[in-house]
Amino acid sequence: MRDIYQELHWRGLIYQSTDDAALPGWLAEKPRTLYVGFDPTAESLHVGHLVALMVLRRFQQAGHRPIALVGGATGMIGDPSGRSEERNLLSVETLRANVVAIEGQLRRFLDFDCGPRSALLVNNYDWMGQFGYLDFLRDVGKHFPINVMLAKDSVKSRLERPDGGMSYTEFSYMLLQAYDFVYLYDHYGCELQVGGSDQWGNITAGIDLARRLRSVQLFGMTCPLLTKADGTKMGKTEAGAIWLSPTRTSPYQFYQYWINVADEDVGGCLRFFTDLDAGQVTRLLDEHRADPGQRIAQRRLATELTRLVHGDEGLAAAQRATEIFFGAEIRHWRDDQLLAVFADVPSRELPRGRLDDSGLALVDALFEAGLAKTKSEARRTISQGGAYVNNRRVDDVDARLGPEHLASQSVMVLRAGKKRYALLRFVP
RNA sequence: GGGGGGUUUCCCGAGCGGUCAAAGGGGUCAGACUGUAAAUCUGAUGGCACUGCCUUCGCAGGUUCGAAUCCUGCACCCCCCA
Repeated sequence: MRDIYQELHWRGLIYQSTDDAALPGWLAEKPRTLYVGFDPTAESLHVGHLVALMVLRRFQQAGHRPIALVGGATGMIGDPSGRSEERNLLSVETLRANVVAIEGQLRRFLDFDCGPRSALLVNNYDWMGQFGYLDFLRDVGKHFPINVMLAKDSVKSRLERPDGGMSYTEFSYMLLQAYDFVYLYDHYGCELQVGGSDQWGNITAGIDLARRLRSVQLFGMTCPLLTKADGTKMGKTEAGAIWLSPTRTSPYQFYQYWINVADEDVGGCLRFFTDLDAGQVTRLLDEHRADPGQRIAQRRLATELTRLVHGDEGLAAAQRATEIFFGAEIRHWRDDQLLAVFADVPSRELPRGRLDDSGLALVDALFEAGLAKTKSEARRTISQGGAYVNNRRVDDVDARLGPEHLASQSVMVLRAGKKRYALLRFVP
């Protein structure tokens, strides 16, 4: 059994714990069972969830038993933690679909078949679903002093807002999560809960409840929020969150996100998100500093993470796409290869006939493909040297395109500027 | 209720009878440089059938050969006095 505490510590993954002094020894003593909860607020987890997920994974690798909890019940309520406004409730059907999707994603990170430390996947709806309201108030609610609840950051910060306020429903959230912890202790001997730093209040609520109901001392630990050097959140782009689901964030986009991580942030990311050990990370960063242009560290980060999240095929597709997006002329491809690589790129179908006779004006092609909002803009792009057909620059404003410009049987790859791509598919 | 100021192209903001598709800045787009970074530099930036034509300067009319610019009415905004 590896020293998980030491491991998490050097990786910078411990933000707060309920007992810094006792925890290392307690973990070293014997395999423990711990859990992390994920509420099904969307059909996919995103990079923000990745930190806790990786922690869970590391615990398992170190010989402990992880439980991934999907919040089928808590997701119905909505966690107020870290939120400035009341959540909208999700429909039951949406939740059910989200639970299934998220369970599938969790399976990639944990080993569910490795003997006593095999991971468990649980859904708190299974025990909360039939818990009667009166019973819950008597058995659980009775142990929550309102004054303590009101003092929690998640509640206090909301109530202090001028436009603030919070429904009774959200206020009750912490009771549910607290009870989860007790339930998992009862049924699986789970004694440690891990979560993001915004989960501290909910975690300690569970520890308090366990002390009152079972007279046991459970443990809690939170992970830091990984922020970028520029102060913004890691895992967000202007376009939104980076998701783990390939349908929401393609493997290529996912890979690119990590390739583009700033130099200042790449070390932290390697520690947080990869299994590389301290020596490997140090060596990689040294290498990177020697020749930053190579982006050695970012490449490694992107490779490791994309493989973990999207598998070998996903990684291969992302790398293939990367070569092409930043590579030379595209010709002699097959439709299916091209469409796979450019899966993220907007495409438009046009009748094959447009290529006949005098062909299709490049101006019109850029316009039809959506790379220019007007034909004037298309003309401008071309005359300024920003238009490319199959990655080959065309600067003749009057250029016309014929069948010889197809990159594959029916596809033409257009580009405006450095990286705005669009496909035109010529169909009968 | 009385007096004054304003409404300009994606945004801010100049223009106050022709040389105005309208200065300047921001943003955006392209190019160069570069590490698929940051910064910087250059160019472009109403539309189209693009050496020309059409549409824009709160809205509707009017004066004039000609209006974003002058006049009338309307709408909205701001300030001062009551």
